[in-house]
Amino acid sequence: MAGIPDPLKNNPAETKEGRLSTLRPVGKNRVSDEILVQLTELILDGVYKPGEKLPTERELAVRFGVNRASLREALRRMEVMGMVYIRQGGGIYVQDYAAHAGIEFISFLVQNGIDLNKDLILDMAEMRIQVGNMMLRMAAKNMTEESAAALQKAFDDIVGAVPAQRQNGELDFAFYYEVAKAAKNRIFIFLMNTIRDVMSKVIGVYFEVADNPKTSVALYRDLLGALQNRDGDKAMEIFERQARRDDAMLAALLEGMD
Amino acid sequence: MAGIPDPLKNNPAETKEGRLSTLRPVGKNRVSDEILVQLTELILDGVYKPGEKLPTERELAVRFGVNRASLREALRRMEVMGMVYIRQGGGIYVQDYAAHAGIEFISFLVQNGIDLNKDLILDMAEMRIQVGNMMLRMAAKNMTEESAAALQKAFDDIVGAVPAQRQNGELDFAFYYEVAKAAKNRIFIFLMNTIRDVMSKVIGVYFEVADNPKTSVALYRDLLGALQNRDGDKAMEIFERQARRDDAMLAALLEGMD
DNA sequence: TTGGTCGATTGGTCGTACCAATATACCAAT
DNA sequence: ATTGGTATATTGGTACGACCAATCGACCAA
Repeated sequence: MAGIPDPLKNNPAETKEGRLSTLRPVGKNRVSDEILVQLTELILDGVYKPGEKLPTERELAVRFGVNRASLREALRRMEVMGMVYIRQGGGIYVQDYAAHAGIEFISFLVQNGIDLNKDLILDMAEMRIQVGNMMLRMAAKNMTEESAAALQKAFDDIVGAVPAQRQNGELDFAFYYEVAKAAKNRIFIFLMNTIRDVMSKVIGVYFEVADNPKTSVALYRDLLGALQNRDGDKAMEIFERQARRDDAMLAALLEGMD
Repeated sequence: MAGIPDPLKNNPAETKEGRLSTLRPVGKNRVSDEILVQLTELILDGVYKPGEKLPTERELAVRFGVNRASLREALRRMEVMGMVYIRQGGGIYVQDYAAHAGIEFISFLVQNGIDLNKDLILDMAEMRIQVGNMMLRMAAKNMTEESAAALQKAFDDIVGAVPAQRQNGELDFAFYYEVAKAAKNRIFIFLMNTIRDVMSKVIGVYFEVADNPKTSVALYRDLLGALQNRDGDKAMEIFERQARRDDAMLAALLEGMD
């Protein structure tokens, strides 16, 4: 027997999540999540335009059939992402997300399958390459002996790890973390976090292949060598070659989307 | 203009701005804001370490002397920023923000005067230059006739604007927005939003000078010219020279901080 | 040891009442 | 007619208190 129509209750089978995702953590049972997604879609679809006033909290709660507290939790998150601004006594106003949203907004969209399209993903992939190159260039330039030693250690950890330890990508992250530290700019690590979230959420296989142990150990070895020689151009070349190979595969996987 | 007696009339698009003071912004009306800041500081200070379990919502609410709903609103925001993760029935766990927080986390820190230090700000300033260069390079490379026309129009709008129209930086933003579009990568605009937020929140004067009409009109003119010639190197050179000049002033202003 | 049960714990949701900032309509003074 | 203040309605902010639902943990049975 098929699912019983259950009004007001979120239907698990109905949740719109990544269609091309291999597997994803089951979840998303919170009411505020659903509200967040729905309101976002309404804004992206132009139902509510920038500068426009949204209905009151009480009205929105009634319309969505949820409690006001749950609605407010969704609004808080929208506020953080720069989609609305709220003034006590005033009301809820739609912000121009293009002018106020941060890059984490993309992460949110992708994670919830909102406005998911090929171009956006490929844009992020390209951004990954550009940011990676930037980081490598600065790392080569600002590398110190301490950084070189830390990088070497991160690499050794990768080499000496058994497959199970490589699974979660923790060691890979540790390597990039050291590169970011070598670049002497603490912003990189946060930037990479968001980019990584987006890419891994879009397709699990992407990083399954990109972080293939055989491939990546050689990659890290070459990167480490270039960085130890302070050869930023070489490091960028190595990284970009591998990254573009990954992206070609990604583009193939995305073929026929939209 | 002498010290403004705090009009406190908040601009719809902008919330409470930090004025020139680099201290904590006033006007933090919401309880959840205060909770958010306090909890964040506790985590950054190592009172609660990554992986550690926080007290229950009910207990936290009692300890902070607030209602549970308010506490939850703060937790939602921390969740968005990647500082905690929450499981129904399980509890609230501290995440390793270095591994999970996005760049907007920096924005949050700066806006609330948390862990505010010179290096972090200068890191962001450097990031602004690097991202700007990246964007200009790609814009020059991927420029189309349509993009060139749109850029020209954005520039004309700046030239033809009266000072009042330049005040809010809307036209400046429009120019950069066109550059981002010319780069044919929609991620740029979101990245620039966060960077801009951080820089402008840190010191209002920074952009007051950086976006000085006299300076910036010439700057935009030169940038436009370089881009129209598809000369990315030239565009980067122009941008970086001006940006480093701004940053020198910024560094001077930050002198003696920490 | 394994697997299940059941009660306690803890986050998730709800309803309601009231507070505080803002918006609006209105009136009085100039 | 304009200005400026005031009363009232609107609307977001906060608080209790109750109950639901997922998880944890101790215990028991096969």
